[in-house]
Amino acid sequence: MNLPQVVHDYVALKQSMGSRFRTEAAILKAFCKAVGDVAITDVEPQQVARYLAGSGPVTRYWHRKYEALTGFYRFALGRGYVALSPLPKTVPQRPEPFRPYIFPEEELRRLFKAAGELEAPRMALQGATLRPLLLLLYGTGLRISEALALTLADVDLGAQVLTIRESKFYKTRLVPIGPRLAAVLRTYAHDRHRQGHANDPANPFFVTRTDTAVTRGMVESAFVRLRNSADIAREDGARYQPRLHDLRHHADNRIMPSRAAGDRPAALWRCLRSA
DNA sequence: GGTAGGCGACGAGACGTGGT
DNA sequence: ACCACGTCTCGTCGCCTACC
Repeated sequence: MNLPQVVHDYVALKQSMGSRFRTEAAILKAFCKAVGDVAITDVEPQQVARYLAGSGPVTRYWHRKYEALTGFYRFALGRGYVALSPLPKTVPQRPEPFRPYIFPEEELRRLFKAAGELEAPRMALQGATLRPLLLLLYGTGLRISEALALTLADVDLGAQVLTIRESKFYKTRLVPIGPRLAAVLRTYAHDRHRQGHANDPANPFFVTRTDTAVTRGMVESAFVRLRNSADIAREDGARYQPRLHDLRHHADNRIMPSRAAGDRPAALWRCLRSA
């Protein structure tokens, strides 16, 4: 039995049991690519160690790969495809948790200002959409995928509640928003209606100028442009420049990251007043 | 309470495509 | 040629849960 075939069977089994298993499937595919189309019995411990080591320092990804391979070899051992696991016996300690970037108030002010001014005829995503979207991310701590998945029906501006459906861990939750963020979203909803965008409750809340759903790619590339035009950069040697996802974390919610709901009052509205 | 296993979502970059 | 955007891949983060 060759390695890719066993991987295929394992992934199919896990997915048939209800796991999405997307990342694991990708890791196992990369493992196959690194080792080659060989018999599973021919995979050497050194090849596994090389794949796990990758390039660069040990990050959480080392463990991610190790966990994916552990499950895979448990399957292979159980089915009798191999007699021994080639995985290393010693596992490095988990590295320090990643530290998100906390945007200083002044940078937030520049960021939201730049967002409102973003206008390029060839860009599907308009500044008038991007600004309320970023304010929503910052104000509620939503994930970008959650914000983009919001439909008109999910945004209840009267009750000031958002319905986040089937997000991480297949859960649906309600997110209250404060009156000021609600006002921002109400203005956007009003403009959206005035511009003649489709108003079916199942339509996305955030739309492009051509009435299509805003994608993650559009927001991320726009965010990079904003970051550059607002002159925001990390110079502390961190692996990443400030990320879209960092808007979820800020000084007001260091104690309970990603759990604060509503208006994230102080910094946000100070920024809004001055932007 | 701390740690590790498990897994969904996100970040970033490469690359291809289509419009201007 | 250039730009916006979609897709793919590798790498990473964060949360839940089980176990010690």
